[in-house]
Amino acid sequence: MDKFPLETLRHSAAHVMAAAVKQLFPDAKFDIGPSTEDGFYYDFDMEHRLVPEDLKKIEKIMKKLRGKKLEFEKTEMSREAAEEMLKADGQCYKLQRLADIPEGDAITFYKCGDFIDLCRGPHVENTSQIGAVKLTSIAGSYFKGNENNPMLQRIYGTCFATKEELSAYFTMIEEAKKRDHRKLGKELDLFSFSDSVGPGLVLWHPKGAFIRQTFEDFWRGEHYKNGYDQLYTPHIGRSELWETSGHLDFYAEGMYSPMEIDESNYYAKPMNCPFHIEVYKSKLRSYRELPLRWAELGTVYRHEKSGVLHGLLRVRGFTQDDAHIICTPEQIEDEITEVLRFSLSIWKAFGFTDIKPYLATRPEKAVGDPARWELALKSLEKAVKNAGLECEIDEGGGAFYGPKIDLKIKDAIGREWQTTTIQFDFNLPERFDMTYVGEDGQKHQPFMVHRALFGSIERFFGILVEHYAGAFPLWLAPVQAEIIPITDRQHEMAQKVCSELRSQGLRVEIDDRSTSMGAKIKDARNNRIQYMLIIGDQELENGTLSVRNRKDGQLGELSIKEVAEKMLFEIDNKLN
RNA sequence: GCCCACAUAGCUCAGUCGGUAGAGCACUUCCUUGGUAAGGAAGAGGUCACCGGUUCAAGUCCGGUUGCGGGCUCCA
Repeated sequence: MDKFPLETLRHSAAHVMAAAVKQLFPDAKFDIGPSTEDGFYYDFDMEHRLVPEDLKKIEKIMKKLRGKKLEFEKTEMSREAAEEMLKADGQCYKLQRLADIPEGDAITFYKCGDFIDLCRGPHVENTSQIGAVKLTSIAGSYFKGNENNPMLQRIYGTCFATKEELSAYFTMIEEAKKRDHRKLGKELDLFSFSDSVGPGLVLWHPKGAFIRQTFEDFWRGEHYKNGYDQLYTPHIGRSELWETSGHLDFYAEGMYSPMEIDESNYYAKPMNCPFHIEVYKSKLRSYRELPLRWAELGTVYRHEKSGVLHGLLRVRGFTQDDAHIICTPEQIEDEITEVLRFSLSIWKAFGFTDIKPYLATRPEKAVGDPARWELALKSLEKAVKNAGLECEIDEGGGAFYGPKIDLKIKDAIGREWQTTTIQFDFNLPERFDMTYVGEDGQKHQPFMVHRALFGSIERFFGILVEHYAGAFPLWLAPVQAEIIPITDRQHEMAQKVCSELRSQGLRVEIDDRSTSMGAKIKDARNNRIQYMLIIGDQELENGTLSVRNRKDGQLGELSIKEVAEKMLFEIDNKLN
């Protein structure tokens, strides 16, 4: 079954799909059909606008082609011959792809039935070997990913060696759908959006706000423990500030339009940095003060393009868990090591332990002294090493203003999310003329590092909902236990238990509706409430609680004291 | 911003050929007082996203707008 790598199966499947499309729509002009992380696609341009029913038709033809066991035949030809053939067929996109093939490289075609395609290969031997295939969706995509180019039609599909693997893939997709934070956000009444407020602007409902506040408190506490001070800065600032920072030159289309007040233009902030820099510049700084570590849960507004908004994962108003570290060259290595260690410890508290760093180095166009880039890069590499991690290096992938490390974390079902970022900045200290007085009495430019652990609170919250599938651990849960009296006779005791547990800081509610116990249990489960404390006549008599846990099921009769201890232990240790 | 699809009750959705609106859940009231995943009955709830067009008649057909979704692009 492993005769061919998955990429080969998928790429070959893309060819077979293209062949089927060609049969159905002879005027189709083809671009390319690569394999992807979970399948393949092929891009076409043609008169007909694809509709979902077309996928079924195409699949049907693919099945026939597969049954014919058509061989993939490779032919090499000269550039001229290739050009001539593609021209004759009107394949304008293929011609451009051909032109991109470097001089001297072999030009190969693969033929499969009536369909011949410019392609490097490799392929399976014949169409019967492409594995289990399913076409999944139709999308638009720009030729060569450039929005100035024509938009092509894309068909996505997926392909696995066996039917079992294919169906396991769809099971995974179903699981991801069940966890979708947009769906759970509605079901659990955590947050919403409103047309009247505007797209990408989040309304936090009481339960969502509670969870947010709880992890923000945790975040604040950990920052104080780890040597950070916290700032508050305004949401708007004068245009002069954004001219100095360069945002109005480089980032204007990402900013909300200015509002004019007293003949000045004010912009909503897309970033917090300039404000932190102004705090730095509020007085003359000495090397003795450094390092400075200033953190802020700073809410920023960015005019993200309408098509990119996505639940909480991509919004227009969001809160960065931002911090800036300002230090001397001698301090930089320790500082970076410490930031990375701190970040990993925070992720651990939420049950994320599979973490991978990506290091991005100096791009061709860059500002700042190369020697300082060198030192910065060294400190990033050292930090990764000190943390005992392996990192992938994106050569030249840094921003023009400095190198960076991004972390990708793996969630409960193995999906990766890009979160923490640690970025050097050689641009803003220069633009704002940030200095400190060194031991030598001379002015020096400090190192400045931006870092965000969660990235955006909104995005992190969305990831968290999906990671936990809405079942938040006890320390984050807005309601930690539901008291369920079976009849009215237990209401008085329920009240007593409730106030006793609340006095110990536990978040407890009573379900005193006059409905069946079964219905109350069902609702508590649907609301992902971890503890159900059931009181009937028997418990009333014994002064106990019948305890049921979301994870472990029935735990039997416990005293109020035992329940409180058990819950408090779980909360204190942040058990996930 | 671009391509494609979608928008009906708080939620999930049905609505045939164009003939004036439906279900389940949730909600309110009443009955029911129960033992670990839905007790029963009744009631209320809609400018069918918005604007315009075609038609005797539009939830349904056509055009536009907004929003949402799958992608592309973007994320100095």
